[in-house]
Amino acid sequence: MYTLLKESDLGRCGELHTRHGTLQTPFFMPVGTAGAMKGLTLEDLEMLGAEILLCNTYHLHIRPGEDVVQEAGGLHGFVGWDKPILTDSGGFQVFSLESLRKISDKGVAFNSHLDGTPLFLGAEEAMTIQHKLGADIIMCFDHCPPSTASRGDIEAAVDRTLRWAAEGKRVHERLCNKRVTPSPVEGRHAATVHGSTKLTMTRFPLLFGIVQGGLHRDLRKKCAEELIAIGFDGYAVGGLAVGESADEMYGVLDDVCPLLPKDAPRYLMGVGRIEQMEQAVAKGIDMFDCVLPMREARHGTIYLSNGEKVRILNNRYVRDHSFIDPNSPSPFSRTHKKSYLNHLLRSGERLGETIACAQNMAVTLSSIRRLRERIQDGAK
RNA sequence: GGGUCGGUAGCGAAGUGGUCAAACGCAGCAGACUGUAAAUCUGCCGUCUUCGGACUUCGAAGGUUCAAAUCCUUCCCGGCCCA
Repeated sequence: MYTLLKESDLGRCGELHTRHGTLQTPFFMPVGTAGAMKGLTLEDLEMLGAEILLCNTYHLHIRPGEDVVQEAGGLHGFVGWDKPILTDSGGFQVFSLESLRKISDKGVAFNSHLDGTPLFLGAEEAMTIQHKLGADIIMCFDHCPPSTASRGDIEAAVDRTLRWAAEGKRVHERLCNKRVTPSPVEGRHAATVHGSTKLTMTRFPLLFGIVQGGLHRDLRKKCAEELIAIGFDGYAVGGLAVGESADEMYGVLDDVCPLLPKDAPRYLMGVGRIEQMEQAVAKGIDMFDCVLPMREARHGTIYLSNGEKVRILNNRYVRDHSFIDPNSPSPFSRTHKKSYLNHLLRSGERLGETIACAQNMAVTLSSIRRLRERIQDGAK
C-alpha cells in the first residue's frame, strides 16, 4: 500500500496506493468536513493542486446520514471528487465537542451540536459509517484528550484508543470480507500488499490506527507498539496541536516516528502550519491535514508565496492597489488587488472568502509539493 | 404663532439627582485561530497616562444642589399635532 522511495535529512518520500489512485508523499489534505470546502468548489481545489480530500464521520453521520451518501454512490459520487478521500472517525469531536459528549469504555454518547439529538459513536459505529461513506482511507475511532490533560486521563485515553483500535480492526475485516462487488480499479496495485494484514488490497479502504499518549513518552511508546501489533495500513499521530507548544509537539514526533514501521505511511493529524509540516516531515511524517489555512484565510490572514503572512484586513491595505500575490499558484491572486480583497472581506462578500481561501490553500499545497520535490530530487 | 415629544461618544440607542467616561448594538483599531459547533473568539474604542490614575464631556448658556446627562430658566435645532 505504501512504497518508501527515498529518505533524506529533509524527510521521506514515497507512494501511497489507494482505490482512487496513487498519492505522492508527503502530502497535505484539505479539510472538507461535511463534504465541502467553505468558499471553494472541488474543481477550484483540484486546480490549486489538491490530491486528496478529508471528510468527517461525525458530521456526515448527523447530516445527511451515511445511507444518503451511500445511495448517492458513496462520498466520491455524492460530492463529485474522483481522487482519494480520507474520513476522520469522529475522534476529534471527542475533543472539540467536549461539553456535548459523555465517554464510556464502549464509546462516546454525543448530543448533536445542531439540535441535541443523542447519537452514539464507538469503534464499530465509526467503522460501519466510514465503510458506508466509502472513503479510501479510514481512521480508527480514538479518544483525543487535550495534550494538557492529567497523566491519568491520558493513560485512560490510550487504553480506550487501543481497545477501540482492536475492535475497529475486527469490524473492518468483517466488513471487507462481506464486500462482494469489486471496485473498478481492483487489482491495480495488487502487487504491493502490506505484510501486516492480508486485507489491505486496494479494493478495500486503508485503515489507520492513531497513536495517543499526550506528551508522555512511555504512553506514546505503549500505544504505538500495541497498534503495530494489531497491524494497520498506516499510523497516525493524534492528540497534537491541541494545547501544547510546537516544541513539545516536535518532541513527541522525535519519540514516536522511530517506533513506526518504515513501510507504512505516517499521518500527523491536524497540523498544517507550513513551517510545522516541514519540521514534521524531517522527523518522518508523510501526511497532514489542517483547517488552519482556510480558517485563517476567512479571518484575513493571507499566506504569500514568498513565505510572508499578511493581515489583509488591516488599515494599511485599504489603499494598497498591488496584486495580492503576483507569483501565486492561485490565479485569483495574480489578478486581484490587495485593496479589493480588503474591501471584499470587510464587506462580508463571499468572493473575498473564495479569493483568500484559494490563496492560502494554493500556498500550503505548493509548499508541501515543493518540499516533496526537493526530497525526490535530492541525493539519496 | 400655539401645543407636544425629543437633541447622549463616528452612527443607532439605554440612562431621568450620587455606584456615569456613561449599558448595549453597529462601525472602527489590533490580535487569536492547527484531525471545523469557527462569516468565530479576545482586547481596545473621549483626551492624556509612569496604566495607579489624571483631565474634559451628554445641543448652548445660565441657575438650584454637598453632588447634574438627569431638576429649573432662556435660547438654538429636529419630529409630530393644531392654527
